[in-house]
Amino acid sequence: MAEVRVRFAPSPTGSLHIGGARLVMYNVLFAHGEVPRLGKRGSFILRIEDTDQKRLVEGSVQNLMDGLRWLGLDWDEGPDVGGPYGPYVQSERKHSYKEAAGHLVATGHAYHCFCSPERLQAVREEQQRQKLPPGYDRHCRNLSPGEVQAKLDAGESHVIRFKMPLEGETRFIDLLRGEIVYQNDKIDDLVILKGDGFPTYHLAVVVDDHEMNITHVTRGPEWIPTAPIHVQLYKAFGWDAPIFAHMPLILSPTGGKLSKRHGGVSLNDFREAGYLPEALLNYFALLGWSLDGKTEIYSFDDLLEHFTLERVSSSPSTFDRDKLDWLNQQWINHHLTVEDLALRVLPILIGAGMVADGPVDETHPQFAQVKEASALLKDRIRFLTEAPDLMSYFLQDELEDYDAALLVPKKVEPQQALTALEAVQEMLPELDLSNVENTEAKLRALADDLGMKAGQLFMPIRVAATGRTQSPGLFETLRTIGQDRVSTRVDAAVTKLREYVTAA
RNA sequence: GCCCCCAUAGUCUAGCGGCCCAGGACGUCACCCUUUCAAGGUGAAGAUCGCGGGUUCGAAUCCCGCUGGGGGUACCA
Repeated sequence: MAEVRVRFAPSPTGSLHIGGARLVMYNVLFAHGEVPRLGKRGSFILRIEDTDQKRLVEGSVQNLMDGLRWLGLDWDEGPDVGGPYGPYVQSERKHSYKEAAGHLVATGHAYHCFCSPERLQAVREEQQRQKLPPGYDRHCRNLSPGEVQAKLDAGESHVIRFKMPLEGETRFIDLLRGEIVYQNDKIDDLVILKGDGFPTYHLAVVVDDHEMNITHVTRGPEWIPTAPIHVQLYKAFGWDAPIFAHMPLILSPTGGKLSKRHGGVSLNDFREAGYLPEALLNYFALLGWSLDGKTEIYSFDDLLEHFTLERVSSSPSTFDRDKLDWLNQQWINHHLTVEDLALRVLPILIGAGMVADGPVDETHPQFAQVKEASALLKDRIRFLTEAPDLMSYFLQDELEDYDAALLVPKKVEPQQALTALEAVQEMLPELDLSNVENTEAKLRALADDLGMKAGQLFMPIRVAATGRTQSPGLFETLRTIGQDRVSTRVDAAVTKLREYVTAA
């Protein structure tokens, strides 16, 4: 059975950008969805490209893997789970690159370059002054073997550069764009092995992708200009090149790459802001891909069933926070069970000190309470992080202080509101709040007796019970808050309103 | 500067030569539902398919040029 192998190869230089997360999703959907549907085996590999020792950020590999797992994106082979093609960290594969670079020198496809950074800098500045395309002037390309040996013997520091063909063209197929052609003479002799013995990206990807039997190379579009170099490297090694698929970029609303200025860009930011993995994946799918132009809501399973790489758009798309927010709300309001919502909100409530510390599952002592609150709030919560605020009057005995003026609805006199609330106070002991229908009937009748519109009576009660002018349905809210707390709160509200009326 | 990629409403997209004087969604506005806020329902505004040339009986769809946007141009990935 033919095997398709794809990989995500980030450099551990910080937190995972959502563009990277989307790329991983595309890879997983391809390897675990589209490929199996075609009757082939698909594998997704995670590889760490840590060849730039200067930019490494401690902890970013772990952070990256945590983030991907949180999204539900898993890999078949990788630094933590291992696999037949390990190691999956480039700094541990150094010998392969050195050997490969040496091989290219031996076969005349690469050469030692002894130019100093200062000389390169000077060359570049001169080119800019003359408005010439910047690039290496191939100074060391034609050094005689004797000269090279002498410099090596003298211990001069050096790098290895790839000998790009000086004429002809390089063609390759991009899965999303078709054939792309580059003129070879426009392409530089790039460094493939650095002075510190580490490979540059160009050598490392080619060697690793080949050694790991990668069949499809997916990556960001910023790699298109260097793809012909990679193709030439494959050729120089005598290897078959993989299929390239340069995925579209995510643009910021102001144009250009998505950056920190526009809220978050790292996966962690979204996680902390109360987004669901489901909503994020759904949004990633909608951004640059569509099944039919009509369907908006996709579960990950739906995507596994329908996603195809060929339908990914080749044009970049702008990140639209509003649409993501809408999707998040859609997922919470309509696609999560009450139980599930309660479970997801629980750790946030614990973190906010809204409920006691305890196990983050159904055995938490207040789980039933959280679940009840979740049931009522499910239709109006947009982000999980809103839970502590929206649920506080259900979960805490004490109400946060509120302005007495809120107890007086529009077009109602304070005295009238007070009279109404006092009537409610009096009726409360006879009311069975657990019976929602009955509560509603009684309170509506009371409004009639008082000569008020139902809404005019309900608002003071709502504010008295919750301290807010917004809440879920009043009668369910009262039932969930419970008889005793409602009584206490109405008492407090009556006192508060009396003071307010007197003062006025 | 040079090289490359991209181009349908503010945004994401459907469309692969006639079904499109362009469909869906977000956002916006209005109305309905309604005890508040959401959710939900209905509807409206919003695109001379970036511009100009071709090809064709016929083009958003194919070709060329231009313009605009983006990317690359490192001993970073």
